[in-house]
Parts: sequence; structure tokens; C-alpha cells
Amino acid sequence: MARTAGSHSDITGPRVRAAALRLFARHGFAAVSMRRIAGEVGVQAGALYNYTPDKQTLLFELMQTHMEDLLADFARLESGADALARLEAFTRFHIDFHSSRPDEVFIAYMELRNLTPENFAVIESLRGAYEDGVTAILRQGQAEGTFALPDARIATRAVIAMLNGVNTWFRAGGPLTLGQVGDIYWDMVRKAVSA
Amino acid sequence: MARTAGSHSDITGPRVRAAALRLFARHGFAAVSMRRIAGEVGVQAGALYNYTPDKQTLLFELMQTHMEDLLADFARLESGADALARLEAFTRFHIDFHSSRPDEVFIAYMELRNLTPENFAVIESLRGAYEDGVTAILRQGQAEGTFALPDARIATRAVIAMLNGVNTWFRAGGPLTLGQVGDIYWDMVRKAVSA
DNA sequence: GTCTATACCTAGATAGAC
DNA sequence: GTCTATCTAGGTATAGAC
Repeated sequence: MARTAGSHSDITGPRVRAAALRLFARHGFAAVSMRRIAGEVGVQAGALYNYTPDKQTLLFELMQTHMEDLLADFARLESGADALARLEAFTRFHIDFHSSRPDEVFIAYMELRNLTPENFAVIESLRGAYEDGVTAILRQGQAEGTFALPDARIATRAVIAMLNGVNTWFRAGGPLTLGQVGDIYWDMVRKAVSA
Repeated sequence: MARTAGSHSDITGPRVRAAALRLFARHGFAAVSMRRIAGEVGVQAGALYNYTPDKQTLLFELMQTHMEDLLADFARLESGADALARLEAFTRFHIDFHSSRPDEVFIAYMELRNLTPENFAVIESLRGAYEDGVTAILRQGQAEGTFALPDARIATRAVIAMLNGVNTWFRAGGPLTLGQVGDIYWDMVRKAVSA
């Protein structure tokens, strides 16, 4: 427990981010103090400033990392298939990815208004890129004649909003596996966009 | 402008709630101070305590009023029709109601974690009652054979989550009327639950 | 790298004058 | 009913010792 014995930069840094993530998700950015984050990590508040220039940057980097991870994994999905297969892959991917990172997802959606305008613009652009990827699948399906949608952009948002809802109720270890949840939502998504 | 001239309880009270509503929605409950609300109203901070015992109660009553209004209007929807007609009426009602009260909706979904446990339980129970009403429609459709749903409760949440998404992008005066938005979402909802 | 100490500010809420 | 003044607590961030 010799916390003052030496250097821990490679250990403390991740622990600071993990504690901030957890606390921001539970109580909200504005309601969590630097002192409380420090207490969670086991250091004094001043020590946090070895790892972040300020609280705002701590929030921003958590959100930025999350969105970049999301985009990177999304980009790995098969892009050569037909739109129906791609949409199913997306549906299951989105559910899996988001349910594996509930705290990150919660923050990314709830704390946008606590970002500075510059930081907000960065996150919004990442979110827009993700939406663009989904819209591309829907437009492909329109071109192939399998999807019937009055507005692909609105359908994109509707599908994403529906899938995001999973995180408000799903808990691992509950009556349903994630695969079963994927089946249920894919059934609804498929029918919702079908011609 | 004689703010100190006399009594304004019937004017100031609603103005306090309106200012709190607006500021909580824009910046979040924890980020808004009583001084700022008072500044918006044009009084000093101490004067707010003529209208609310504390900041928590101010938040809670905004959310409670919103949820009770929602339930009251929902209860007025036609209940004698078939499930398809009832679900369409619900879809259009939900979109109309929520888009007419963006600040209330935002607060009701974002500030749950800032409620005391007792207040949270009240709001959650109101939200549960609303979900129950939608689930009843879906179960009726299952019984009538028009809807095919693996799980009516999950479908309820999926439909509500999808419809709630409207508030993140719809703006009155934009390219679409609310009626057109209702058409687009009803198309997706209807297909998503259909047999 | 972390500590203690602290500068400086703002928070929610209350008291008593008017 | 509102004001001014104030209490007590806690906020972010920094300085300098170790």
C-alpha cells in the first residue's frame, strides 16, 4: 500500500480514466468532482493533473476513444455482401459492441452538452461518420430493391435509436443471451426496412 | 420594472419552473445553479425558495408533471379499436406529444440519476405505467393475429426508443411537417411489428 | 509521481430587513 | 415576496516539498 513509494504513471493513468468513466456514467460529469475520482483511484486530487490537463479533457478523451473504437470495429464488417446481410451484421455488431461498453455508451450520449464547442464538433463528426456508414447500407438496399424507405437518413436514425435502447434494459446474466437479443432486434429491424 | 414593488407569486412561480426547465435541459441539472435560475427569472437566488423547498424538488416536480401529463393524454386515446389502429394512434400521439415538449422530454430521460431514490421510484413507476399501456396494445395485436412479436415487452421498448429518436433531429420549420414524420415512423413501426 | 497546503471561486440554503 | 448578506461546504486547479 506504499502509495508514495515511487512512480506509477503506467498504472495510475489507466486507473484514472477507468474511475472517471465509471463515475461519469453513474452520476454525470458535472456531478462528479476531481476529488471523488482521485478518491476512487487512491490518490489526492492534485495528482490527477499528472494525467490530464483538466476535467474537460478527461471527458473528451473518453468519448473520443470510444467513438474511434466504434468506427474502427464497424469498418471491419464485411462490405462485399448484399444489403440484407450487411444490415444484419451491423445490427448484431451494434448490439454486441454497445452492450459490452455500457459506461462509454452512456457518456457518449449523455455528456455531449458538457463538451466545449470545439470538442463537441469533433465527437459529432465521429458520430456522423458512423451514421453515414449505416445510411450507405440502407441506400444499397434501396438500390437492390430489398428495402423500401421514404428517407434513408431518418431510417438510419430510427434503427440506431431502436438498437441503442437495448442498453437501457439488457443485463448479462438475465433471461436472454445477447444472441437472442440480436435475433429479436434483427427481426424488427429487417421487417421495418423491408420492401 | 419595479421588481420589488409587491407580490408576484402567481407570476414568478411559473417563471421559475420555466427557467429551470430550460436551463436543466440545456446544461444539465448538476451544472445549473440556483443563482443562474434566479438570474433568468430576474430575482435573487434567495427568492427562489419561496417556490420550492430545494433544487431537488424543483427537478422532481418538473419530471412528475411531465409524466402525469403524458399519461393523462395517452389515456384519452381510443381504446375500442383494433390493435393496428390503436398502435398507429399511439405512434402519432407519442411523436406529437414529445416533439411539443422537447425540454421536458430531455430532462425526463437525462436527469433520472440526479433524483433521490424516493423521487426516482415515483418517476420510474410513471414510466412503467406508460410502457404498460403500449405493451397492452401490442399484446392485443398478438391476440388478433396481426402482430408477430417474440417478446411484447422488448418490442414496446424498441418502439418507444425508436420514436424518442425523433426529438434528436426533428425541428419545426424544417423540411418535414410533423405529419410527414408521423407517416415515415408509422410505416417503420407497422412493418416492424407485423406478422 | 504524489503529497500537503492552499488560492480562488462558486455552490445550496438561510436570516432578517424592508 | 424580495432583497442583501452570510454561513458552510465543496469545487477546480496550482505550488512547492519530498
